[in-house]
Amino acid sequence: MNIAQSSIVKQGNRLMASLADPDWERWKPQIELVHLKIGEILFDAGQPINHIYFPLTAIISQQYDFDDGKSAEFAQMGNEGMAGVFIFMGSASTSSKAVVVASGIAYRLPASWMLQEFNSSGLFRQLILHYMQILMTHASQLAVCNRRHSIEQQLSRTLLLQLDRVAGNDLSLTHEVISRSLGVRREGVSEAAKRLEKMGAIRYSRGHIQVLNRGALLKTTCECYGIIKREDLRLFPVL
Amino acid sequence: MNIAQSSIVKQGNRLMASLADPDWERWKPQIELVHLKIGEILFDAGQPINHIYFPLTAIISQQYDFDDGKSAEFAQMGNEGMAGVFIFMGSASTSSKAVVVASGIAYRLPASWMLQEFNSSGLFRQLILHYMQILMTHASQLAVCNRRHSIEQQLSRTLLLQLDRVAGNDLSLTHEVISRSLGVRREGVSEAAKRLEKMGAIRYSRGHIQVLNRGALLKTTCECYGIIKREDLRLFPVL
DNA sequence: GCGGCTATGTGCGACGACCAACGCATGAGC
DNA sequence: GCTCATGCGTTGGTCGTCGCACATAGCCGC
Repeated sequence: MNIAQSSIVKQGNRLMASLADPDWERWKPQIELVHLKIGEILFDAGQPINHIYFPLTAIISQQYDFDDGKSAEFAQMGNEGMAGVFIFMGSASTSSKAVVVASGIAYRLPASWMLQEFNSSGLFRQLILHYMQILMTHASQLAVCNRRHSIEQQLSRTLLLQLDRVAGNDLSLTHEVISRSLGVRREGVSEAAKRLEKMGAIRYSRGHIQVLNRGALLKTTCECYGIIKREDLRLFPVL
Repeated sequence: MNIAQSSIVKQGNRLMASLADPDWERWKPQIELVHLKIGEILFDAGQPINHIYFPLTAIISQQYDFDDGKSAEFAQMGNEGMAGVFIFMGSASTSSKAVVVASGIAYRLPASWMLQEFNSSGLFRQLILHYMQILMTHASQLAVCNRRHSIEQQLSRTLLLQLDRVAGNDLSLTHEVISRSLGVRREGVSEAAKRLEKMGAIRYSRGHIQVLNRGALLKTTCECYGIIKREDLRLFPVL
């Protein structure tokens, strides 16, 4: 066991924290601590998924790239979940990519080994199925949100969801990164951000966003944030 | 065994057709044949899911209702799949509703019984997991499609997906029903439909749409149709 | 402390979808 | 054969977002 592994604890990620102790002991030797840098692509569209990632401080976005170079996100994974859950559905790849939108650390495990665990441990399987439901809610809510809500509402939603994953009120995001997640123009994000700043909800500069008034964001955003959070808490009430 | 049950065959639904014979024999006594009428709500948001539906000729849409009375769809289920898959993810309900968008027949089974099957039969579980991946692809692709593509493109996509589920070229849909699925105004659908009619792709009148030129629809629609179909064929190659 | 890069600000025309309010036509039921 | 609900057509004005082009501002490295 090397230095990195000796410091591995399961509390940093909610899914891992929900594991039973015997399961966890079996996992530990398989775990690798990795640093993920913003912009890094963990698995690309059509490529095999070789590792499963459990973020601690990193945040990962599942996005689809359009033919014209634009992109849009349909799910985001932080310390409450994992990236690569698709392998359990029996497919080695997907038509979307997983890209890092917030630098930080994550644990990673071999996909093939995880698949064995999924098939042999009923408890872990139940955990994953719950998480699939959350992802499903996330994706479907984004589908309807994309249809009907303004950039300003969606920006607020994004900020709130990211805020829930970190300690403190500071986020490291550029308007550009957000625009690729939301699937809109960078200018659109800048304009919405300026309005949020004017109402005193946030302050930002060159890739850093500080949330000053979370309540104002809640008032601005659409019902979608609440729905995603409610489903999340319903399925993992213990966080 | 009553008359309805004696006529039950597994070929009418792709998921059922993929079952092993021993599984199927166990299923048969549980199956009930039901007629579903357009507009009928199979399970509403927040309500328990008591039955699982396997459509033969009916088509079911999974939709979310907004606070303002509007709605939007994130998945659709026909003879290639099932409605109610969420119970396997460990939740008795969802934040969305399942509504019939094409009248027809379906088989239905008790949710509790299905859950037992899921936990005891590895083969069936694998089937369901594959299907979850398809639904996931559907939902996520709709998320990004809603963001970037025109009503005309999305109408074409909807028509193509429905066409793949029925024999012949006739669909029974009003502009109103489509608009609730797409999450747009009825007038928007009418205008797009008129354009498709002018280019000779379809002909329609009072709740009936006849597809005259499938190729024209393929040219009009966005990449999303192809992506959904490709994923579908990849995971269920034998249809 | 000077380029050069990256992040954000700004303006403007174009377009698609919105909302509201009608008018018209078809066909099912009596 | 008439009625009336239903499905669709049309218009005009408004709003949000897009696309593009370019202007500034903070930060890094040399």
